[in-house]
Amino acid sequence: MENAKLTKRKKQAIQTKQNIYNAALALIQHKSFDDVTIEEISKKAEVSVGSFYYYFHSKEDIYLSMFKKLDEELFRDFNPGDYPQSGEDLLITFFLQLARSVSDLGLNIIKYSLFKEGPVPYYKDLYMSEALQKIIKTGQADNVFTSSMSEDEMTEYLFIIMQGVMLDWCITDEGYSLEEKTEQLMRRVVLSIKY
Amino acid sequence: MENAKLTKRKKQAIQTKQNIYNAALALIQHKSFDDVTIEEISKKAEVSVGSFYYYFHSKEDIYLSMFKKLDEELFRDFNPGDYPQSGEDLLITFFLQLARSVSDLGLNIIKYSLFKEGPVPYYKDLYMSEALQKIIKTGQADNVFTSSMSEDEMTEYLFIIMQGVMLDWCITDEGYSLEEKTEQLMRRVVLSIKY
Amino acid sequence: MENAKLTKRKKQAIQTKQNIYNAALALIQHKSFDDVTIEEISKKAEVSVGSFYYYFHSKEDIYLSMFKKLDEELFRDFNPGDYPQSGEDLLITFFLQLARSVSDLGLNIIKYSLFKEGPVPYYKDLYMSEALQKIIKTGQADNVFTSSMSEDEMTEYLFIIMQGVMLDWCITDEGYSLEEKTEQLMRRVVLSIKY
Amino acid sequence: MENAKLTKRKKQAIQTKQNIYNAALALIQHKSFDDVTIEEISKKAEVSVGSFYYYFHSKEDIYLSMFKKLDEELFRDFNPGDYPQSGEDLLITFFLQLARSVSDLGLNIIKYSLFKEGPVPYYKDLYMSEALQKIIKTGQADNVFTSSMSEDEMTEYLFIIMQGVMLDWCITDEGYSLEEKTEQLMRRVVLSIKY
DNA sequence: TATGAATGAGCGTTCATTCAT
DNA sequence: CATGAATGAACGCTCATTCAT
Repeated sequence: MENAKLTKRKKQAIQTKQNIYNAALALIQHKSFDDVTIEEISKKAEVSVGSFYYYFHSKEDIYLSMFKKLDEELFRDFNPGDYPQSGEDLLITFFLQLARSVSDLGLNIIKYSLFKEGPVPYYKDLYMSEALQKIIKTGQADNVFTSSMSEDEMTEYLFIIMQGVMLDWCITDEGYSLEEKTEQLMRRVVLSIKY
Repeated sequence: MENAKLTKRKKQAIQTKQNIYNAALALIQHKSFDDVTIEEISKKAEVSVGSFYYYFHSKEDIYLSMFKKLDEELFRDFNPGDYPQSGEDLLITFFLQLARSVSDLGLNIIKYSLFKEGPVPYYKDLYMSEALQKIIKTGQADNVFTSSMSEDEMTEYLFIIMQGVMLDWCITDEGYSLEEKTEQLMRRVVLSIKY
Repeated sequence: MENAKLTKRKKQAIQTKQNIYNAALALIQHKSFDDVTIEEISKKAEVSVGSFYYYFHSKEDIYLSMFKKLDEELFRDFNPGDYPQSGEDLLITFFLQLARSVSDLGLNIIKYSLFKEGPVPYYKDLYMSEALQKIIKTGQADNVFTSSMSEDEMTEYLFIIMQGVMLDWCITDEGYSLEEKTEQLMRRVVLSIKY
Repeated sequence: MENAKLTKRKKQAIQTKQNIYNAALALIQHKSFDDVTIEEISKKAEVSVGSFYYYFHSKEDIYLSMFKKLDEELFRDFNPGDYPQSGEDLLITFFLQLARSVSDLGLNIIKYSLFKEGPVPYYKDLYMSEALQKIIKTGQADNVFTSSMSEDEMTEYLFIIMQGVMLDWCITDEGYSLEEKTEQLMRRVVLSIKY
């Protein structure tokens, strides 16, 4: 019934916020987040600067939104059982999915997220982290992955490496397919955690 | 005899440049390179802003100095034969040395280096890259490392992962010993490239 | 009804821009445009530096505004038929009008305009140029001016000389009445283009 | 006997000053005087900045040197009797010579000279002014030029116009031959001062 | 909700000039 | 005569944020 209650005004507000969000997202494809100004975003979204600040507390705020949205949309409902594969293949699938969405989001938001001063949502607090842990847990239970590392350790281990891959992709300015490179490297890495 | 000819003035000049360099280095320990201003550096070095620019062409210039100095000092004359170990142990030694100097230099210069727009000395152009390649070559020749990857591929593979480690250390704001983590992770990674 | 709709805020904004403009104009009376700083202008206009840049894109921008305003206001709607005189007298009237407004604007803006590097609105692109050409055309048609020069040539010829007059006035630092000198010289110059 | 007395040192000093002068002259061909720095001049002359200031009191100083040198070399010893022509043709010759040397000197020094704040050597104080006056005097005596203007007035009149020509040539960035334009315009102007 | 005018601290860089050596 | 290290005030411009309307 809640939806029904949405007044026209309320709907408009949601749309406006979405417009701002989309404008920011679009702009960030082509330049670093630091180089995108509020004015620019507002202009592209066809709203005033004041409106921007009505919907987002600060520049930081919209960045956080982007980052978390990525995480939530992709991994909040991640459930290993939903996938046909398991073990190594599921792991690769997971990282490919991550690679794909990072590709879509563009490197700039990732760049920024990785190197912000101040409170950055660290991967350990993200849904994706939880998802990865589930895969590992299952893998270890099935004796596919070694048990010489704890779940936590292995999660961290893999994330650190995945970050290295994304970083390299960023530095080389998207010079190659992130997905391909991810698959190639991760296949190799898996060798080090096999049972 | 040339060194003997260094006049007092010339010596003073060298000292001044060094002072500026040191001041910059010290400041960068505590905040990001972007947040360090020329005025700040100059004040700490007890010289004028003009002097800063007399010795360094730009802000970019002093950053490049720092970065290249690290690379040159550590790895220009790197020769696997100089070390008692070989194969896996030498590899670990190499990365530990890198970790140690990165720790010394501070994370901020690394942060900045990893994410500069524009011409960044990418690891492939660095002495350290050359050094690593030598280790791998020798290791492959000795049948310690697998030959299912080329030298180049393996160098890239390892660097990407090492960057992941450094990045994690940066993000968590030096929350642990980079050296320990490096050893721990790299020992594991080696499993994936063993013969 | 649109004008009536000007809110108080909008009016205030227009006033602010005008204040900045006036402040710049006032300052430029006493020193060269290069020597007038944005801070100075802003202070005199009792606004912040940011406001200056809100209304004018750059220092160049406000200069262009001044220059074009002069040209537009005086000569956009210039029509020889509007004046009782013709031929020589109209020509003199034209140059006197130019001299008068240049006097008003002050020599510094003229100085600057004459010697800017980069895109300067050259007199050939100005309304005043068009106006002069009309006078000449009419004069030639009436056999008042010689036809041994084309319209274009004569326009250029006269403008070059007029520029010489303004330049002299600038160099001697407004040491005499520009209008008087203009009349005196131009009366003489006319002898060289008579029929 | 004085020349014989010139010690080697003295000679060297003169040479050094000349080198600096030449360096400045060369640099000014390609950019405005304001954009030429003392350091640049010194480097090109292969002397130290300190040496520059030993030979020239200031940046202003070397500019004045250039300007006066032009005037002195060309017109100090100007004597109408040395030329075969007279009247109108001599006048044209005079302006052509001026145009030629201005062309050689480059527009930048002219630009700067015309628009300096502060003490500029005004044409009335220059040898070239004297030279022109002689031409006019003779021309008037020979009833070639009108006597309805005084010598002084006519000198000023012609100089003002000539300045206009140079100015136009500067503004259009040397877009045409100064000499050709000078001849063309001055031939026309002469019509206005004929007897 | 929405606007957009207004803020102002802050930054990297330049360069003529000085002066101890 | 010659050097070149050192100075430091000055400038144009940016932009996240605020707040009266």
